[in-house]
Amino acid sequence: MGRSPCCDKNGTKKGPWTPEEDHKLIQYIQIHGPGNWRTLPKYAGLQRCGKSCRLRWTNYLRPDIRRGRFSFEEEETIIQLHSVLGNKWSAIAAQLPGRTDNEIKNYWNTHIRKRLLRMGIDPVTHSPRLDLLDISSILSSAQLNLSNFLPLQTLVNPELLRLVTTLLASNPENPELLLQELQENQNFNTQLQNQTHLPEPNNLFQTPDQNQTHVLEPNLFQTPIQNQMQFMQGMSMGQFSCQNSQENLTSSLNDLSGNSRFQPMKNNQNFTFDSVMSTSMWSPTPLNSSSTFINSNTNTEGERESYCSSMLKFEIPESLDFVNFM
DNA sequence: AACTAGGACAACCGCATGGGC
DNA sequence: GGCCCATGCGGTTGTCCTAGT
Repeated sequence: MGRSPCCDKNGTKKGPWTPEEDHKLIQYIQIHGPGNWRTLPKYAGLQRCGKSCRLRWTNYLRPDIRRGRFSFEEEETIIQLHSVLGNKWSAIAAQLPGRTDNEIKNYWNTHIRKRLLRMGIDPVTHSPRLDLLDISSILSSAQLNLSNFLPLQTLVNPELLRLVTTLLASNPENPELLLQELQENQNFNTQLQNQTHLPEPNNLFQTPDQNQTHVLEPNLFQTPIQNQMQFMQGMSMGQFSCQNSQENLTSSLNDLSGNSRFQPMKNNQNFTFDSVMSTSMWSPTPLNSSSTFINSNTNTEGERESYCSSMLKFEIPESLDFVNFM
């Protein structure tokens, strides 16, 4: 025996809801509660199936729904969560009070996804699409100054950085040869696509003081998509130049080894995934104190696109259990 | 002014899941 | 354990609106 349809197809109305229907549904639920969705339409005097009523209520009429444009913080949260959870819209929505899974899904498909594609980032894998990246134009137009790579030390794929530095060390005067070798590296793209989403836990918490929680520089804990957004923008802006490459590389590495990357943080509690998300531990703050934080309500698509590529900082308590987190 | 293309979002469809019997 | 049902979920479609021609 086949499964019965969720509602009687005959006589049920489909399509956009009218204000009168909305009013009936709201009034009924305010008095009786949703109860059984299947029987609700009959008692509420609606020519709709229960499923349609439930969707209308949960996605549109519910009083706690937050309508209007997504804030920058919400958008950042969506991107971060999507990099971890994928298309688990309900799970993502659970971390965004007042937003529905349907709304988030629509926003992702119509705004975020397209923007990522424009920036050369695969919205599914959150990895850069090197097939769309014109490396030759970047290298030929840019001057390569490796000191500018310093902030990218852990921000880009380590394999990429290793490859570039190795090639530059052997060919510092000949970017064209570098380009050629880059293009000949058949494994590079595959390695990048296989990039894991978080650094190895052992590397995450190698701090000078294991008794403290820490504010980490963003490159350590940016999600891949943020790393790659930043990298792609740097590349597209010709940010990397090629002068005194070896000296700058040497001094950069010296700087790197001598710098403490951590600052103490005040609170020191146990965290779960939920608590981290619900307390906005992942919400971005500008790395540079002189940075201008974009107003959540007034920023434009362009500003968002630009800001998504800027430095971000995440406060990660060392007590966060990344095994459970994942 | 009329038409068209594309964007944005609401709504639908079908499958999955979990609980009760 | 199997069936039925209600609900949840994610992908897809439909509709409306607006900008461009």
